[in-house]
Amino acid sequence: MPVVSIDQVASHVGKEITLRGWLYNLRESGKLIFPQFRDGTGVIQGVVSRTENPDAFQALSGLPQESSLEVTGLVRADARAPGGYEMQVTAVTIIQKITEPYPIQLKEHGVDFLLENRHLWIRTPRQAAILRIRDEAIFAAREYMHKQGYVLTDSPIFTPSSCEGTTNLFEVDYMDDRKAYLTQSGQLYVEATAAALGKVYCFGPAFRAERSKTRRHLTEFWMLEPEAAFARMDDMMALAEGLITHIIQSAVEHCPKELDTLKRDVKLLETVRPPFPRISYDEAIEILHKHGNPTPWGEDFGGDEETILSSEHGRPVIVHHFPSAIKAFYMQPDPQRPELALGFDILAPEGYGEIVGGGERISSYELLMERLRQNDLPEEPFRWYLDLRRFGSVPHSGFGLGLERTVAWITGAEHIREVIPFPRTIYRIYP
RNA sequence: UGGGGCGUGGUCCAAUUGGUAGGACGCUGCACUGUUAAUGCAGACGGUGGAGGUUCGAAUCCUCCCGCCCCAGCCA
Repeated sequence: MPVVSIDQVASHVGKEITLRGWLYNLRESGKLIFPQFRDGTGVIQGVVSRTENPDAFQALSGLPQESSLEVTGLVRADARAPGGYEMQVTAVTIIQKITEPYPIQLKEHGVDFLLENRHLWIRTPRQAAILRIRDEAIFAAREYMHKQGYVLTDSPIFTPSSCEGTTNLFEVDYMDDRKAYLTQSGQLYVEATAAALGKVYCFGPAFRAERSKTRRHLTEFWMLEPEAAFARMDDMMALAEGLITHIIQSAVEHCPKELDTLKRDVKLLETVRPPFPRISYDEAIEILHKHGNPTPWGEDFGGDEETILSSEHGRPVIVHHFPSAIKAFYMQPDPQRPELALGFDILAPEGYGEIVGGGERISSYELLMERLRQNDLPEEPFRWYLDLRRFGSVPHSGFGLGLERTVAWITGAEHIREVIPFPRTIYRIYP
């Protein structure tokens, strides 16, 4: 008997197949029972009649949710079945019968309980759909970068110092009484590989000990960070635009079932096409003032400001030319207006916040030294980074794309913790 | 790091503001040949986050502690 996954049953109508998986739910109705099976690719309803198949009926009758099993039966199209297909079960092999109540019910649960049982929560259709979309997003992102000629050069996770200041770093014991820090960004290292290979990117986890407790923050999140020699800010805005569009459209194209499971309004994603609106920081301040938001020039934007700026467009919005004072030390100043940095942020629609931050990096040795001193950063750990400005320095630019915020936006997730298999937040490191 | 909020059976919630802590789900059993988080009936188990205090009496009021949630800041 061929073993078929549930997402393939449509092409096996009228045939007898075997499914391997778990009992998702069981509805009993007298001499008929309707077990629902799941195998990770989907859920299908079975039908078993006591009179026609007493052995299978007895095996499934009263079987607790999430017991593991192998079932064989005839696939039929039936409008009465959820999903349109069902299996008329002929044979059942129980692999493990659960002997205690399964913790996750098909009812409502609180956030704390679900996170405490994250290892089981991910078995539910909604969570499984989110994780599949996450996979699609990662695949699409790497595919796009590869096709654009970018080489994956991953940055180290242990680092000797910080990228953007010494606070918010996780310190760990290294060898022989030395200290190391978990990376908060791979950017500095891709600047080095960009000088070696031209167009590069890294993709991996970043760690921030920020005591943030919002729905947009994790202490461990994944970031994709391109860096290109000779690229300017405009090049990076175009790359980010193309990358985001490709990720979104790949998800729309390849994950319709998952988006449907999540009841996501796909129209809000289909409209995501280039070009994205580009707003300078100066213009953004004007827009905010028109909307009665009093943010003075020189201040950074918060959630409210981001929502105002992104609300008018069905696409992400690019804000560029921020004041240098509110951006990282390595940002190249605008030659026309040195008080501005050649940096940009991309704000996702629907309040999902900043998903990209990037810009052009300082290429001058002298200016970089000056900025290190201004920010009270030690010179020694940055010696290698300064070398990049001593040996064939060129203009170069890059950005960081936050994977979880992007996936949260695609899936319409209420909280970013739903879009990573095992979220790490300020108060939770279990399971 | 500030501001606000919440902790009641395994889970999700109630308790008329200080007066006998209940219900639903889940679990067990029975009934039911088209269920859609099935339904109906019956049954069993089981709880006020912790420590003090006020009071004749505390889930309820006070103090401290613990856990969690939301918002802001910071950022992706």
